[in-house]
Order: sequence, then structure tokens, then C-alpha cells
Amino acid sequence: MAKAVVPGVQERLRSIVGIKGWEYVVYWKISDDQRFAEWVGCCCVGTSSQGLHHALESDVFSSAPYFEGSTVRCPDLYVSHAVTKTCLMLSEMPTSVPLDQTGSFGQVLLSGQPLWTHYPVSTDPGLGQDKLQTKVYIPTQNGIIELGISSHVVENAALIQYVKSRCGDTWQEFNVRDVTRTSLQSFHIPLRNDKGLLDTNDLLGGSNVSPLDLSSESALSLGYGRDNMQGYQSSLDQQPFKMFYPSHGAAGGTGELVERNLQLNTASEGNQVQWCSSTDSHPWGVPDGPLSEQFSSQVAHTHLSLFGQEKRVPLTGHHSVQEQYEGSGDSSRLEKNLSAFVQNFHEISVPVVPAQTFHAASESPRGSGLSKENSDRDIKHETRAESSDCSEQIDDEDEKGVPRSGRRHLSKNLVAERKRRKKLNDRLYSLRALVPKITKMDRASILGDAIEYVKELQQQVKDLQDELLETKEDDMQANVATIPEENMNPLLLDEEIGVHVGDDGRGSSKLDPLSTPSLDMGERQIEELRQPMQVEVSKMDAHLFTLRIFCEKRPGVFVKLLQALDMLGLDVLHANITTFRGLVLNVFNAEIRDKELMQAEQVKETLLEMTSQSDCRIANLGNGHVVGPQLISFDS
Amino acid sequence: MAKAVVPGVQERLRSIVGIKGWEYVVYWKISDDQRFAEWVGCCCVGTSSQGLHHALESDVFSSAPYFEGSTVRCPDLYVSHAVTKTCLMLSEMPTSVPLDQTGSFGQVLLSGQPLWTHYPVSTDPGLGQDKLQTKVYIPTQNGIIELGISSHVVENAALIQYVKSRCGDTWQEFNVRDVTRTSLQSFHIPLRNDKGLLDTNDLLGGSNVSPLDLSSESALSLGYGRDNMQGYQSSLDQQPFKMFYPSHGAAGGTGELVERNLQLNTASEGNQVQWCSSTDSHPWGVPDGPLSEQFSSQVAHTHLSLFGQEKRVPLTGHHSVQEQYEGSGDSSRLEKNLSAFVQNFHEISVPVVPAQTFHAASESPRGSGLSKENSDRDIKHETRAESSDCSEQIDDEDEKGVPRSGRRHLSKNLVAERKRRKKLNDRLYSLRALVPKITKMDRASILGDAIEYVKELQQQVKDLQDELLETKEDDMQANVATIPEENMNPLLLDEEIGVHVGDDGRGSSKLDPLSTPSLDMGERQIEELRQPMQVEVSKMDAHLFTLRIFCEKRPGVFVKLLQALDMLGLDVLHANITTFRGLVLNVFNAEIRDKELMQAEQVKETLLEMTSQSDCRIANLGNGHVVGPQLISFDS
DNA sequence: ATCGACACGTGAAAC
DNA sequence: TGTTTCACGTGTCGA
Repeated sequence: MAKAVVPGVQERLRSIVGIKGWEYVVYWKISDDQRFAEWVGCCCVGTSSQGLHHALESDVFSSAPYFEGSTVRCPDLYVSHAVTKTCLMLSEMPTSVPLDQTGSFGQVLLSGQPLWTHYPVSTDPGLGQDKLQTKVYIPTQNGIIELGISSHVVENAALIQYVKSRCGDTWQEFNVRDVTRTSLQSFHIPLRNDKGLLDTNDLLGGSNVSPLDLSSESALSLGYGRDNMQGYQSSLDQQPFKMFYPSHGAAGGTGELVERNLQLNTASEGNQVQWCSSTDSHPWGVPDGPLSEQFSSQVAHTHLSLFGQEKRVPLTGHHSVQEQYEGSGDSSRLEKNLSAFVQNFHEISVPVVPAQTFHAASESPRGSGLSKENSDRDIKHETRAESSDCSEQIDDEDEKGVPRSGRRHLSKNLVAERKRRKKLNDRLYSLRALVPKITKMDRASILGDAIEYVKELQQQVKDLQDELLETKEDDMQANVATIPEENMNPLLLDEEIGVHVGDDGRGSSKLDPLSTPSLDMGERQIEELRQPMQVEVSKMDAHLFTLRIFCEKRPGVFVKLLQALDMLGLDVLHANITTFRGLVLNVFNAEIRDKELMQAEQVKETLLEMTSQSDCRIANLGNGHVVGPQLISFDS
Repeated sequence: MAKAVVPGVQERLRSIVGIKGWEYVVYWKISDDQRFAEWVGCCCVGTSSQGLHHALESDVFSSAPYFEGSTVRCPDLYVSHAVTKTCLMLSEMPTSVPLDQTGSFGQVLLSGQPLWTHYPVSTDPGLGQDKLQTKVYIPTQNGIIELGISSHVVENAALIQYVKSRCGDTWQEFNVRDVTRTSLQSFHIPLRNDKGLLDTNDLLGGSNVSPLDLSSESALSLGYGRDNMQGYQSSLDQQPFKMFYPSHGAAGGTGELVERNLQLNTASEGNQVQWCSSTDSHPWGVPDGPLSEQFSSQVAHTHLSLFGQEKRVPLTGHHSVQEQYEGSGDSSRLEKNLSAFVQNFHEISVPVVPAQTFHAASESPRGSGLSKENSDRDIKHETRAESSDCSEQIDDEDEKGVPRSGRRHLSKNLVAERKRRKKLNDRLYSLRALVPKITKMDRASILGDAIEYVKELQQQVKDLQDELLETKEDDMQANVATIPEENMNPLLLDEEIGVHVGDDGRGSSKLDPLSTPSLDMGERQIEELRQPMQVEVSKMDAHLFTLRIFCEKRPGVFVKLLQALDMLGLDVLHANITTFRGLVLNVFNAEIRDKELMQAEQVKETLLEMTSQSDCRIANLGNGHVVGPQLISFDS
């Protein structure tokens, strides 16, 4: 599971612990099924910083995976050192962490943004509760770098960038490609788009980090993880986002407004690096000085590299920055995958820079061959596509006089096709996420595994049903006639509502839960009386809703209800309507017709709104138990 | 569901019935979900051939879908004629036939070969068991042509070809695309590749068929349905299949061995037309004469059209044949979809004909614009791909001197890419075949549905396991008091439909047909299910009715139903609505609002009348057995 | 060099 | 009419 320690990472990150004061570094990679972060390796500080008074609770750890014998050893085997509390903590770490949306890992991977957390170390009584432990999760290309320290360290963008620049491409044995983000996207976590506010007050790190050390080692490069997510999010939403380049001197003189800009502002007074979708141009002003220059040039360069077709920000010659960026990951794939967005971006944006600028910029010597190759490919793409390069576009329209509508149409097609592809991919990865046994990661295998899994499930269901039937037949033979739960409708996730829709409700007790959720309101009764009808919507899964509507029975109320459901795009799968004394209880199971996501609250509100226009008035619930069981007893 | 009768087909096939002695022709189209053959139209012979001693069992048909009133009318409304037994049989036909592998339709569609069946007419005692009825199913582009006659008629390839030539492109409103074959392939039936031995001993038809009539009306064109299947099968297996062209004079002088040949041999002594994957060249020799010439030229031409890039068989000038072929279907899509195979084919085969032949052939005026458009597109594709046209390839190598390896690599890539796509598609369609509930046919929806289905199955398994556990736990305990039969929902037409109303496809043992997508319901059940609307009204007491309405689920059907009930003056007291696979069962308990006396039959008729005005069509519930009041005693 | 896998843009066609 | 879906060929990357 956990691979052998990768020396490259180990060596690269070794300097973080100890020298920079961090106590440990753990690097996780995304598992093959994209569901776990797997422990790859770690660096331990190797010195006893807090003592080891817990070291001999080794019973717990004697069989831990990283302990070869019964003696407690640090998982970081590369440096032989005394066992510290850190070692113990490292050895306590799971080899695999599920990537759910609630966890830090999932958040980090989804957002593409580092997570800098402080939390009290409650496990160690020696440390006060006010003493915070800092943990940092930094997404990299193939996984996550986790840093930990038992002291409070403020956020440190430079450190993050350093780590990123160091740990991007070290896990080549695992091909993450672009599926990571898409599959993670299936966790349905909203991407954090403009919350990536990095506190750069202490830009060069916490107290333990030497500014010199860091600045010498790493030019600040914007991690493309974030860029990637940003681009991804934008292309996901199909919403343009604005990017603005500070038009100060160092970044070049192209101060014109570019339609979509990445706002990255370096303010010396706050040193805040803000990445957002703001629409106004840099409100903080751009100071001069090495730091900001570094920033802006890096932004320019990063942008040039990431959005190579942007061509509006001239190179400032910081090749080292470029190298740094390039070294920070297997960026080619990402760039390639970003090209959809980039081209989309480029098409809509108005060309304002003559073609020479572009050519000069793109053909200017880069620092590395990789970058050149990438840019070359990008250029080739452009030339072939004939749709994303502004100069080409100008040429086209000027020379050939191609009607713009045609281009428009083509570009629309292009965008739509990207969208379609993305949707397909998302679905594919969602499917993959559902299938537990995954042999390979390629599309055909995903489908094949899904097929096998479905067959397996079907067989399983069949077997279970048979078994159940046998059991019940046995029951039936035992005591004369019982069909205990056969009519229970498993499609309904009843526990939330407590209704067995298929149940005829002979047993009066079974009906109590049916009426409880709408009837046991207590204090809320009064304000709910104001509502024209009681609507309760439960979302069973992505597409299945259960609605319970309790109202007065009026002529046409059913028609109106069903019309409302229909207009809501809800397909009624099952309905149970019961009337009693002028009141009516409707229980619907409905499915979203067009597979659009809709929230329960949304449905409820819309339904209320729609039905409130009619004359269906309030159902009085004054006396709790309105629907007596005898009313719904449907048998004779 | 079944569309209005298409006049084109009607007219085209009219001559088959009567003149050629067939008693009826029914044309079916493949349903949107590729799972049913839907009744499109028919031609009835229009004369009483067997008398109509069954005609007055009209109770069964009084509300049959194709009868507008209570009088029995033939579904073939285009020719007013006396009601015959054929009319009755036609009216008895289901509007939709499931395409499972066991049925004739599925076989025919899968194999692409016509099916000529003889079987005894057991339903009519007037006909002896030895008297055979002949039914022929002929696959066409969009469906199946069914011919029927109550006498024994031997196989007749010419008739089949005639029908095919007549019925290819008449259902343009239904977009078959290419999914037909692929989705059918997912039924996992091995395609009959070389068993298509057609007995052409009586080539020009059965005793009733006039040879002159047939030969004058139709140039014999090989139905591309078969071509399609053949090509598909070949590309499916990734195994080349051989095609040999009889190198007699009429087909042109290109007698050289082409690597893959379609062997179609016309032997005068046996008049056997064999379509097979044989590897030896035509062993029977090729006779001269108009018929065989027609065949061979048609083969050449068909091949030229289908495999337009073959270019080895010169045109023989039978443009009429080409037109016939072109008229026989929406071939463009198929050709396009076949192009993968064609190009693959073309690449491996050795070019033996100079480029001029190709250009002359492909640029020679075709019969119709459609064909021209197709060939143009094909040429364009070739030019763009630069890999499939031999002349282009030669040109490339001669002129530009492009290294062959590069081209080779590209073309290999091309082939591999096609293969990959095909694999993906196959998997996708296999997956689709496993998922019972399919909303749309596009890829994204397939995946989405599969995702939903997997979730559902997982939940189902979970529920079943829980339930099983509970049951067993209950078993452990001495179960004290049980409710004997009330859990059997008395409103269900269990034995008739095999569907539990309260169930949505999970849980109880009755759900097996529900959860298995394999359409393993009996024909009779399906027929009943697919009938447009079944209405059953039971009068419980003076004011209380129970209605059971079983119909297809259509948008707005609930609204319409409730409106109808409302307008009938019926107050719904209880409703239970359950959907299943596009069908819906509504059980209402309704009370007469204004206390008027109304009889059950009256309610039923009015309801049928009202709902028949909408698109929910009427059907009679064959046996009007009424739910006994004991089932639905609704008193409290 | 070769092969498999993938994303991309594109034209066509169905909706 | 525009929108959506699809298959196709191509370039690229990594094994």
C-alpha cells in the first residue's frame, strides 16, 4: 500500500524539518481509486523536541506498520534518530486516509489550495490548550504534503510555494493525470474560488523559518495547483473570471484592461496576496521593490506559462521563476488540460496586443526544454484550431473575410464540446467512484469494471431476494400467514420520514410515524399554521425526492399539486394520497426529470410558491393527531 | 407510441398484400429505447380470405387502440374493406413487442437477416395443424417488416430484397443512428455470420407471387441492413472478413483477389444466395443471365456505396440499382459509421487499382444528392485524414516524400484510436444494456443512469441485507402476533401484471421481473402492459368507487387523470400511484361528489372517453373482472 | 521506434 | 433557428 519511501521527496523535504523548524513532513499520494490518500513517506525532525515520555506506550504501536519489530521506530528510516513524540505520532498515522469532503485532504485536493490549520494539541497534557499545533496541507500534483509542528506558526505562502516547487513531480510512478480533480469533484464540494486569502504578513515563514534560506531557495511561484483549480473551476462553471495584471513597470507596460484577469495584488503594507474573481482592477496599488517585483514577474510568468496564449504580459526575464514553476510539477499535462479553458478564455477576450508581442513572447527562449515544448504545443494547437490565437483570428477575419458568425458558431461548438466532454468525464469518474473494485484507471476499464459490478450487484440482489423469500416462506409455514415486510418500499429511505408508503397500514402503530413529522410540531405549529400548506421535502439522493404535503382538501388541489410538481420538473414515481375530514395528506416520490440538481429546500419553496397562488389554504394541525390510523386503514 | 401510419410505406408495400398474395404487412420500428418494436402501420389484404367468424367477439376489441368506435375496424384504415380474420389478427397485435433475444424480432435485428418462419396456426381450429402459416420478418433500417400469410410459402429472397428496397428510408422521423446495432449487440447474441442461407429455389416468390410483377418493380438491391450487420460484426470482432467479387463480365474485369471480399454467389442450379465469410473464392461459378447479372452488379454497386473507398469494382452503370439502394435507407449515418471499418479495411488491403479508377468512380455522377453528399464527405474525410485513400497516400509519398514511417505511425494511431473508440462504445452499450431504466440514449445519460442504477442497487443490497437480518432476528424470536394478509396489497393485479404496486423495484420477491432488465416477462404480460390504458372501475357502494387505471406514464398523465376524475364529479379520497418502467398504475378511491348515482361502467366509459382525448390512449382490460368490494372496503 | 491512452477541435447531423 | 451529440482524425504523452 504505502510505497517505499521515495528518496527524492525525502531529500527535498528534509530541509524543511529541522532546519526550518517543522517537526515532520508526510507526503501522501492519491490512491489509485482516487479515494484515499496513501502514506508515501515522511521526514521526521529526528530530534527530541518535546521529550519522549510517551514513547513506551509501545504496545499500541508494536504492530504498527512502520515498526519492524517490537521496538518503536520512527517511520522515517532515513535518518537514524532517537524516538520522539513526533516519531510516535508519525507511526500513529494511518497508512491511508479516506478522501471525503469533510476531511482536510479532500478540501485541500478539491480546492487546490493549501490548508493551514491551527488546533490545540489535546493529546498532550504537557502542552497547554492554548498552545497550538500547526498543520499544513499542501496539494501537489500527485498528492498532499503535510507539515506539522507543535508550535503555532502563521501562514506562510513562501513555504507553501517552496514545498510545491519541491514536491510536484516526485511521484511519477503514479499517473495522476487530470482525473484527480475531476474525480474529486464528484465529492460535490463547492470549490473555493475566491477565498484563497493567504496571509503573507509573515511572508517568509514562521518563527522557525529563515527568510534568507527560503528566499534563496525558492523564487515565489504561484502554485499551479491553485491555478489549476481556478482554471478548472472557471471552465466548470462556464463563467469567466476576471484576471487583472498590475500594470506597474516591472510587469510591463500593457496596462490595458484584459477582459479576464487574474487579480494578484501585492501590497506592501499588508503583503497580502489575494486571488479572487474581483472585477475591479487592483485597488491596492502596486508597490515597487524586489518582493513585489518578484511577485508580479512571477505572476506574469506564471500566467504566461499557464495561460501561454495570453500573450499580454511580456516576459520579464525571470527565467529562474519559470524554471521553478516548471520544476514544481508535471505541469505539461495540466497545462494541456488547462488549454480548454485557456482557449476558451482566449476566444472571448478581445485581442489588444499585436501579434508580434505574442510571437516575441512565446518564441523567446525559455529556461527549459519542457516549457518550450509546452509552449510549442500550445502554439501548434492554436494554429491547428485556428480559433484561439488572437493574431490568427485577426488574420482570419482580415484576410479571408470569414464571416464572423461561422467562427462564432464554431467556437460555440468548441465550447459546447468541451462542456460535453467534461460532463462525460465527470460522469465517468462518478461512476468510477461508485465501483469499489477498480482494476485500471483507463476509461475502458472503468466501464468494464462498472459493468462487472452492476452484474454482481444484480446477482447479489437476486440472491438476497431469493433468500429472503425462502426465509419468509419458512416464516409463513411456521406461523400461518405473515408477510411481515414485503410491502415495505425500500426505495424510500424511510428512516428519515418513517413512512412506509407501500404499507397499507393495518397496524395502526405503523401509521404514527407517518403522521408524526408533520404533526408533532409543538411550538412551531403556530407559525406553520400560517403556511398555506405543509410541505416537507426530503432529498433521497441526487434525483429522488420525497415530498409530503399536507393541506386542506379543496377541489382541484390534486390537479394543482401535480401540475406544480410537473412544472417543477419532478416526475412522480409514487404517490399516496389520503384524505380525511377535509384534509389531505399527499406523499410523493418524485424524481427530477432533467437530472438537474435541485435542493430540497428549493423544491419546497417553489412548491409553496406555486400552490399559494391557488386557493389551497392552511391545514389546521391544531390537534396533533389529525390523521387517525383508522382513516388510512385500507383493509376491511 | 405507435406513430401514425406512414403513407410511404403503406403505398410501397400495398402491392405485396393481395397482389402478391400476402395477407398482411406490418411494419415496426425500433422504439426510442431500442428495446421494443413499435407498431407503425400495416397493410391488410382487404379481402375476406378466411371468413370472419371471429369478428363479433368484438368485446375484446371494442376499445382496442385502432378501433375508433365500437365496431371492429381493420387497423389498415387506408383501404376500406370488410373486416377479415386478418383484420382481427392485426387488431390483436400488440403495439409494442419487446426485443429480447428469444424473440423473432431480436433475432432478426441482431442478425440483420430476414427470418422466414412457418408455424401452425393453432388458434384457429378451422385450419388444420398441418396447415402452416408463414411469417417473414425482414429487417430494415429502422425496424422490421413483417409479412404474414396463412398458407405455406417457401422462402423467397427476391421478395425480401424487394421489401428491403422499399422500406429502408421511410421512417425518417425516427433517428436510429448507429446505436441500433450496437445496442442490439448488447443482447449478447452471437451474430449469425455465415448462416444466412436463403433458399431461393423459388426465387421469385411463393405460389402467389408473380415473378413478372416482382422483377419489374424492383431492382434487386442487397439490403444494406445485412451489409450493416456484416460490417459491424466484422468490425466488432476486429477480424477481417473476406469479400469476393465474382469476376464475371458484368461486374467488371477486376478479377483479382481483394483481400476482404463479400462472397455473394448466385448459382443458377440452386439459385442459392449465400452470404458468408468464406475464404475461398466463389466455388459455384457465376452464371450469366439477367438475374445473376443484376445480382452481381448490385453487389458491386452496393459495395461501392457502402464501402465507398474501396474503389476496386468499377461501376457498371446500373444507376437505377444505386438509386434503389440509396433510396433504401438513411445510409449516410451508416456509411459514416462504417467508415471506420472501411478505412481500416482500406488501409490493409493492397491498392491494385490506379487512382483514376477511384476518382472516376467516386466522382462519377450518382443517382441522388444524398449519395453524392456522402461520397463527398467521405472524400473530404480521406483528404483530411490522409490515411485511407490509397491514391492520396501514393501522392503523399511521391510528392512530398514524407517518410513512410511517420505515415505509418499516424495510420496505426488512427486504427488504434478507432479500436479504442469502438471498445469504449461497446462497453458503454453493454453498460446501458444492464441498466433497466434509461432516460435518454446519449452517452452522458447512459452514464448518469448507470450511476443512479448502481446507487440504487447498492442501496437495494443494503436494504435487503438489513431486511434479511431483521427477518432472521425475528425468526430467532418467537414471533408473537402477525398480521395475516393485510400486507398483501389488495389493490394489486398481482397475477396479471406481476408487479407489486407498492414496490418500486426493490425488496420483495415479486420484484424479480422488476429488477431484472432482461425483459423476461411473458409476451402476454407485455402485451397487456403496453396497452395504452386499462381502466377498471369497481363500485364499492352507492357513492364509493375504486378505479384502477393502468397506462403508460406520459407527461401530464396524472394531471389529466385527476382532471378527468374531477370533471366526473368524483372526489378522490385515496390515491395510490406507482410507476414502473414507464408504466403507471393508479388506484383511486373516489366518491361521487354530488351524490348522483352512477354506475361503474358509466364511469369507466366516461373516463376512457375523456382520457382518450389526450394522448393517453385507450385500451380495454380484456377481462373485465372487478375488484371485489371486500378488497377495498374503505369505511372507517 | 512503438503502442496505448487521452484530450482536443471539427464537421455533420439530429434535435 | 440555434443547440447538442457524435464520430472522427490528430497530436501528445508515457510506458
